[in-house]
Amino acid sequence: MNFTLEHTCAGSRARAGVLATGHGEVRTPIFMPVGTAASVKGVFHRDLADEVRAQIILANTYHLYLRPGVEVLEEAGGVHRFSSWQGPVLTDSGGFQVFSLAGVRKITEEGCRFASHIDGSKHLFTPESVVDTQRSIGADVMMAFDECPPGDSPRDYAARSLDLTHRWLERCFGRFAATTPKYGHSQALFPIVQGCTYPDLRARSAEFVQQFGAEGYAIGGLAVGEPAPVMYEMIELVNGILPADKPRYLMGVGTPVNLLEAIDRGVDMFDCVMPTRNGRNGMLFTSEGVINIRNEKWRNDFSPIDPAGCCFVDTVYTKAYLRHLAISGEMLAAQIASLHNLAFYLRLVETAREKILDGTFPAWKEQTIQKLSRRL
RNA sequence: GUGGUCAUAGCUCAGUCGGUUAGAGCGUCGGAUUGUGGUUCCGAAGGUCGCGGGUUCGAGCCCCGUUUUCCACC
Repeated sequence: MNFTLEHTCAGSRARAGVLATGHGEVRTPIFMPVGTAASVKGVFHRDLADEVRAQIILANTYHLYLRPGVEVLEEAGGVHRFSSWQGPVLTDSGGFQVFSLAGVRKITEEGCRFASHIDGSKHLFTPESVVDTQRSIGADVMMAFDECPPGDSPRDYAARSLDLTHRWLERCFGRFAATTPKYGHSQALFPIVQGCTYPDLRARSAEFVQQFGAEGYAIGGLAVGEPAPVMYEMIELVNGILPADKPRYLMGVGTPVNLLEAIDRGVDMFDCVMPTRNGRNGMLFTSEGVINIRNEKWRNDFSPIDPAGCCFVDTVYTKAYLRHLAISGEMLAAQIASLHNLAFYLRLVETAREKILDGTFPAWKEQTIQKLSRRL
C-alpha cells in the first residue's frame, strides 16, 4: 500500500492524496460506505460503483467472524471473491462492535470475551485472533483491536483503557509481522489512536502508535457523545502529531458537516452508518438540506427527490412516491434512500477534493456548511 | 320472534368495590440515531365510554328503554 500526498490547501490543513491498494487506487479525502456483513445494505455492487462512485467499502470482522465464519471466507478465497466487490475493502477489527453490540463481555489482558448478538454463543477476541481473522477475510486495510471506552469515561478509566489498547497494539503488529496475506494482494494494518477527550492521553496515543511504521493511522473513540467542537479539537491535536505522509482515518464519523470540518483539519478517510441507516429510516441528505421523507408535508410533493442530485434515483423518483414507499415499509424506500445518501456523501468528498486541488476549499467549505445544516 | 351476549381512541382491547384529569399496544404525526441487528429510543395528537332516560353527593361500571354485534333456541 502506498499513499501519495498530492496537494495541501492554503488556509486549511485539508489534503488531497491517492491511496494505492492491491484492488485499485483511492482518491482522498474519501468516504467509505459501511458494508457490515460484506454488503452495503440494499445496494448492488454495480450501483455502488457506477452510481455512488464508491472507491472503497468497510466490512466488519466481528460480523463476518460470526457469519459466515472464517472457514467459508477462506474457502471462497477472501471477501472480494466471496462478495464480488472488486474494489478495496477495509475491515474494522471488532473492537467497537464487541463494546456496542455484543452481550455480556469481559475485558482482560488477554483480550475480550463476549456473547454473540446472534445466538448468545461465547467467543474470545484477542489482538492475535483478530489479525488472523482479518488475514482470512483478506481486507486491504486491517484495523488494530482496540478498546473503545464510553465517551464520558473518567480520566483514570480512560488512561487504563488506553494503556491496554497500546499493549494490544504491540501484539497486533507482532502477529501482523509474523503472518502473510493469503490471497496474493497486500494488506495494511492501521493502529487506532484513543484517549477519549483528554488532550494529554490523545497526544500520548498519537505518539505511541507511530513506532510500528504503519501505512496509515486511525482516530477512534470520537463522536460517542461528546460535543462536536470537542471532537474537532481532538482531531486537530492528533493530526498535528501524526505523520503527514500517511493517510488518516476518522472512524465512524459522521454528518456531512462533520466530514467537512474534519477534512479541514487534515482527515483523509471516513466511514459512517449515517447515510445508510438514517436513510433506511427516512432521513435524506440533499443539496438543499436535510429532509425527513416520512413527514406529511411531502405527501403531495411530486418534485424530484433531489433536482441537483447525481445519481439516477434523484430525478427518476418523486418525494411523494418515496414518502409513500417509506410509510408503507417497502424495501425499495430503503434502497432509494441508501443509494441517494451514499451518492450524496461521495459527491461531497469528491467536490471537497476538487476544491482542495484548486485551492478554494476554505471558502467553499463555509458556504456549503450553511446549506447542509438546513432542515427542510 | 324468544333468551342470552357485545358496544370504550383510527384498529385490537384493558378498565378493580360506583370515587381525582378513562389507559395500553398497534397505527397516525413530530424528533433522535455517528468504527449498522432493515435497529432502537423519545415526544405529541387523538375519547359526548353506541344512543336516550333514570338512581346516586358522584356512573365507563347500577336500573329502564332503544339501536347494534355475535350465539342458541323456535
